[in-house]
Order: sequence, then structure tokens, then C-alpha cells
Amino acid sequence: MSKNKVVSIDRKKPRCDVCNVASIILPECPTEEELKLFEDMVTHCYPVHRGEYLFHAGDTFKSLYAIKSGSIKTYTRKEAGNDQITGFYLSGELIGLDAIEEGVHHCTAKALETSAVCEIPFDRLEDLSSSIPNLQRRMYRLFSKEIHQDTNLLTLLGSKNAEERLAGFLLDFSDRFKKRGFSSTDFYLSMSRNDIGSYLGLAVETVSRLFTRFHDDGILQVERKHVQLKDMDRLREIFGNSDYSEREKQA
Amino acid sequence: MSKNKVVSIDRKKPRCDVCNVASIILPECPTEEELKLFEDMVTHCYPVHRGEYLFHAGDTFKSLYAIKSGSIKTYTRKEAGNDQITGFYLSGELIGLDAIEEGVHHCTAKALETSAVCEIPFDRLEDLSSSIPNLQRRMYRLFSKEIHQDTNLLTLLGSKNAEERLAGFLLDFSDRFKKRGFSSTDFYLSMSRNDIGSYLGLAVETVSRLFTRFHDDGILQVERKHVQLKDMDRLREIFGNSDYSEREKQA
DNA sequence: GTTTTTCCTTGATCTACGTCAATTAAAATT
DNA sequence: AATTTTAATTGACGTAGATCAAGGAAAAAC
Repeated sequence: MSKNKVVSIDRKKPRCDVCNVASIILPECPTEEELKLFEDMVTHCYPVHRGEYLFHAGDTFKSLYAIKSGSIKTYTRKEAGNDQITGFYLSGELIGLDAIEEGVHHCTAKALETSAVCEIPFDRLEDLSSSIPNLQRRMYRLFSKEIHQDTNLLTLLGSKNAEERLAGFLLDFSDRFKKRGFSSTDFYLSMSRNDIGSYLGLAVETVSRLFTRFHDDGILQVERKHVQLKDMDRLREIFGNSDYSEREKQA
Repeated sequence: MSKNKVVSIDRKKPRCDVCNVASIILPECPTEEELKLFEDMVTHCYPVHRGEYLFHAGDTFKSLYAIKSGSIKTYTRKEAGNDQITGFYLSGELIGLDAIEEGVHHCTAKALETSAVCEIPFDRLEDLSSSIPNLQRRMYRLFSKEIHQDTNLLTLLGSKNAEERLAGFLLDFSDRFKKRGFSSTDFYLSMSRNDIGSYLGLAVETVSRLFTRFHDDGILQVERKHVQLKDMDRLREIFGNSDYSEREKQA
């Protein structure tokens, strides 16, 4: 089946000054020379199509992957058919940071839609970040951000109920789309309800029911993957306080 | 009340070659010169007592904290009295990595017992890691490890039931104690049942009930904070498979 | 040593959410 | 276009674990 094919990595290497990878990793104003060094480092830039993989759990870690466009999901396999989604990555984000320490990928990375990805050999990135202080600085911040995000998600899973989780999820994506220049209230979610459920620690059915409930309550309009947020304040309220359903009952 | 006091940071600075901070952060074999530079960087080493704080959520981020001995918990405050534990840290671990990006601490760090802590100004660590390649290398690995651990915890919260979570928690601590040269089967947990519950996304009562259940089933012996693991295989089984209670019922 | 506070445990009850099952709709494949 | 496969929705029902409540036992404060 075509499902298991891993993207071949020996494709044409494009010039990176015409793409935005540098802006993902390099600090705001790299010098010409820095940019040149950086471009040389990025060995492969290529498109991945829906369902294709960047790497599999267990693969030896060699490179980080910078997402230029599209979206990627990462997951660990538990039992058959029962994957645990560990993250959704959008343009400008870096995948593989968790694999550095042990030199092995702990999760599988799969494209949710046609995406553009740049492969960055980590040993070369390490070398380069010694000579470009701003690059090192930027790397620390990228790491830190990832940890902070994980901590936030932990709090979500550890202490929020189903509707708070979905509200948090939607607000997170709203925010990330906004930062990328897209609409913060009208977007397409590239992942399935199943993926969302796994990510939020909820059953698919619960996710589905919540979407219809939010829809019926006028908080959003949803048709399959197309979501339009209609009442951000209410969404934030649900996310923050846990008394949304309480008030509904009283009303 | 003495509860809110933050440890004063202007105490005597000890020599670091007599402590183990270097071994926490520096790679295996630092040169004399590297060690010297490193020692100069660490501005404060001091004891914190049970209930004292390293920093509070909202504090400006300036330093990382390396735990030399003892244990520290980090948590974010939700509503009054309802804290969400985000981590337990033991000797050799580094606290504050999530605060680098935004320059603000997102959580509060509080000592669970009398502990020895070294404060490492991050800007100096950044500078130093530019000149000591192995230090930079080590930092990347520490970051990566933290992310990996968070991801594991996410999987735990996202897809495991109560007994699997507690089993995982106990196995994690068993392992960490072992790595520190302590017994892997006989140890004291410095945190309260409440903290464990918050960390694992469970109610205190559930944690308490599980401890007694594991105790009654001969998996461990527990008396307050003192835990002795009696059947590691069984514990691993519970953690791995979800059919522990199933089999109990059949037996 | 006594009081107060905090922590832990245990039982009884309730409920949010998971599981099971069936239907429909949309992709994917032919 | 027809068929198969996969994804999403909705309803009925069951249960793991939360919540409520109360008692006991450390530890802290006096």
C-alpha cells in the first residue's frame, strides 16, 4: 500500500533564500554570511503529500524538520489502531526536538495535507549554532517554547473537562492561524476528529458531540473540517472557567 | 506567614568543585579551564527548606536552577487552592527551561524537602555555551530530554487509566532513584497524595484508594510517604497493559 | 503536653464521559 | 457511475473515577 511510503530525501535542493526556513530558525536579521552558511546547512527541501511520513518511531535521529507550509501530526503507537497524537505542527514550527537526547525518534511524523518541509541535519545545526551566537540563542528559545507548550497541554489534560479542552484546542489553533496571517475565526482543521480526540484525551464521539453542541449554542459554525468561530469571548470563557454548562442549565 | 517567603539569593558563594553542579550541566570531562569558567558562572548555591520557593509564577526569568539534592515541585495556580502540579524535580535536574522564551516564569517552584540548589544566570550560561561546544551540546540534550519526558507524560494523561498512571508514576520514580544510586524499590516520596493526584490528573481519593489497592494486592507496601515496591513485573504489566483489573476479576 | 491544622483514608453517591451500536455522508478506489 | 472504505454523527447505556462527607492520624503550632 502507498500508506507506508517514506518520502525520498534525495530530491532537488532549492535555494533557501527563496523560501522561509531561515526565518523559522534564524534570528530576525541574519547577515549575508550567516544566511549563506545557513542555506548550505539545509540539505533538503521538499513537498510531502497527505499521508506521507517524515520519519517513523524508532528511526535514528539525524535531522530536525522545519515546516514551511501545511501541517504535520506526530504520534506514538500504543496498541494496534490506537495511536496517541502528541502534536500538530504548522508552518514555522520545528519537529524532532524530543529525539536529540537519545538519538532516536520516539514518535512518527505524518503529513495531514500536502506540506513543504525542510530537513536540517542536526549535527550541522549544532556546529553552526556555535559560530552564530544568535542562532544558538534562537534555538534555546525554540526549545523553551516547545517545553512551555507541552506544559500548557499537560495542564489542559490534567485539570480540564471535555468542553474546556476543546475550547482550549480551538483557541490555540485560532491563535496560531492568526500569527501566520490567516483568519483567526475561519479556518480548516486538517486533522480528523479521531486525531483531535486522541490529542485531547477524549473519545471521538465526545469531540463530535461537543462540536455539535458548540454549533447549536452559536459559539461556532462547523461543517466537517471547516470551522468558523462566532463567539470568541464565550469560547474563552468556557476555556477559563469550568461553569459553562452550569450557566447553560440555569438559563 | 512564613509560607510566602522567597529564599534570599545573596548568600555565600561556595566553590563549585566541591559540589556536583558541574556534573549536572557540564559534559563528562570538562577541562580545568572549562570548570573554572563554569564555576564563575554559578552565582549562588544555597539550601532551600521545605515550603520555600525558588521563584513564583510571573517572576522575571533570570536564572535556571540546578538541583543538587532534595526535591522541588513546580505548579501553576488555577483557582484558589487548586494548583496544577507540572513537575517533580530531583537532584541533577534543571528547573526553569520553559521560561526562557518569554522571559517569565510560568510556574512556581517550591521545595518539597530541604534541598540544595544552584542558581545559574541564563545570560551567562548562554555566553559560556558559545565558547564551550560541549556545554552547548549538553544543553541541547537537556532540553530535548525535558521535551521527551513531557511527551511521555502527555501520553500517560491522554490515554491511560488511573491505575496505569500511578504505576507509571511509581516506575518513573523507581528509575530516577536508581539512577541516583538509591534503592529502586524502597524510597520516600516527598510529595503529598494531593500533589500526586494533581500531577496525574486524578482526585486525591483515587490516588489513596489505588495505593491501598496495590498494597492489598501485594504489589507494594506503603505507609504514608514510604513506599516499597514488591512486584516490579506486575507494576510494569499494569503500566503497559490495561487489563490488570480485568485479570483480577477473573482470578 | 495540648491544640490546631493538615494530610490521608474509606465509604456512599453521582456524573461526565467512554463504550457499543447503528446510520449517514464523504472520500477513495474500481 | 458504482462500490468500497473511512470518517462523522447520534442515541442508548454503563462505568471509572469525581465529588461529598466523615473519621483518624500525623505533623505543626502553641
